[in-house]
Amino acid sequence: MIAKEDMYISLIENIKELVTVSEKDISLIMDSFKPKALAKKDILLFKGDTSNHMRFIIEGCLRSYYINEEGHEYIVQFGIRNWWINDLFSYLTKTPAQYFIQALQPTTILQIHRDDLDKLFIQVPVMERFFRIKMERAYVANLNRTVKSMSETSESRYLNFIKTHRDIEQNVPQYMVASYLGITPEHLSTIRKNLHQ
Amino acid sequence: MIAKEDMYISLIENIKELVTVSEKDISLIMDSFKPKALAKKDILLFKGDTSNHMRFIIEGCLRSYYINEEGHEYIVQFGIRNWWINDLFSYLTKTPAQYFIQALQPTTILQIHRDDLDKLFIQVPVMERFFRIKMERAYVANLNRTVKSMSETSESRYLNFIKTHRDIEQNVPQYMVASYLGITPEHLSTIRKNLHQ
DNA sequence: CGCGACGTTGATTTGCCTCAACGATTGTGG
DNA sequence: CCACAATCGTTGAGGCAAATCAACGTCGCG
Repeated sequence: MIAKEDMYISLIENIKELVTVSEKDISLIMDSFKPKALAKKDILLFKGDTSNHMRFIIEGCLRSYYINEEGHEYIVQFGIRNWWINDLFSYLTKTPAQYFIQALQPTTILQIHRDDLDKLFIQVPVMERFFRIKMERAYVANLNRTVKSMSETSESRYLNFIKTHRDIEQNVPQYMVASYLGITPEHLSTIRKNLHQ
Repeated sequence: MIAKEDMYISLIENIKELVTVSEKDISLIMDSFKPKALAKKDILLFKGDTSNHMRFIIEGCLRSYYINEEGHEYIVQFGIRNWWINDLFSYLTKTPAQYFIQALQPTTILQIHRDDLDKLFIQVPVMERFFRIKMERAYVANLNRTVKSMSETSESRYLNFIKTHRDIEQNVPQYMVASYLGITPEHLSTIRKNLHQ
């Protein structure tokens, strides 16, 4: 459980990492973002619904995932403390979401409605820059994921994942790590066996 | 060959698709972007060099690609008329590029140096919004590529590629399409054979 | 003309999936 | 608080999609 007054600190810190905001800006930002608590397994966004909020994770763990026609699940993204998570295509185009977003642990988020964010962009123009930089980084990170998934073995992708995302690995079952890496749980299991000599 | 006075039209049109700019803004933009011509096979950016420009394609065709330790090539992105292309990570962090960018056809681009773009963001603040929206769309498109590469067969990815990118397919050799799709040229060849009954 | 770049074909190999079975752990209702 | 069920990870057998390797035909260009 996080005290309400503490909750906004990590959001403001996250913004201050990239842009400079005044005290006035901060209070406008705080007024725009609303907290939401989720229990483990709660679905934050259903496929088919429209995503109307940008979401910042205060505490807990979430996943976004895709289910294809055959019913197979593919994990698109994990999110933990201080990450942003969304079905961005749905949010931007106001179309039905392609992905589910689900809490994997008890989770607290701060979210802002699209209408309020549009207002905020006018009141605090530097937020436009903040999201541009966030988008740039997200794009670069994902492009890197694409290239690595083409050029590296599944074993080295797994090793890289546990090296750079130990905090996520500790919060999600192994079969979800496999899904994120694009392999089956059985295959990840044999990879791990081989690694332990 | 494109007349100098015509060259900027497509850039301005590209910007106007997303944001509103005044005549004054337009002339500031035009002053900031410099043309560059490339012959087929010219390398625009070498791995190891730092990317210092944002680049907009007027005419022609380019690819960015990655070479791993074993010497295998992986195509990260194609670019044709009216697309932006860059090694964004290198540009943003001023670090050595991970990718090559090469012309696959005689190509003309307009490019703006980082310093000039930073100035332009101050003179024409709406350009900040322009690039935020571009980044959002690039991120969404690439995330979609990631998910599709996990959840679809190589045949359906190929069919989708030729359906949505026929303009690219006509400008690049088949083995580069295979590389972009994450399969071998031989395998793409057998996919095509099977499709032709 | 001759060479290099490109696409195709087939034989063989391999990385990973599918399917099935089985412990170990966790969680839950009686 | 225990018993049973569900969840999760592991193991192994068998199969398939795609890679590797090698050879060959064709085309365009210097």
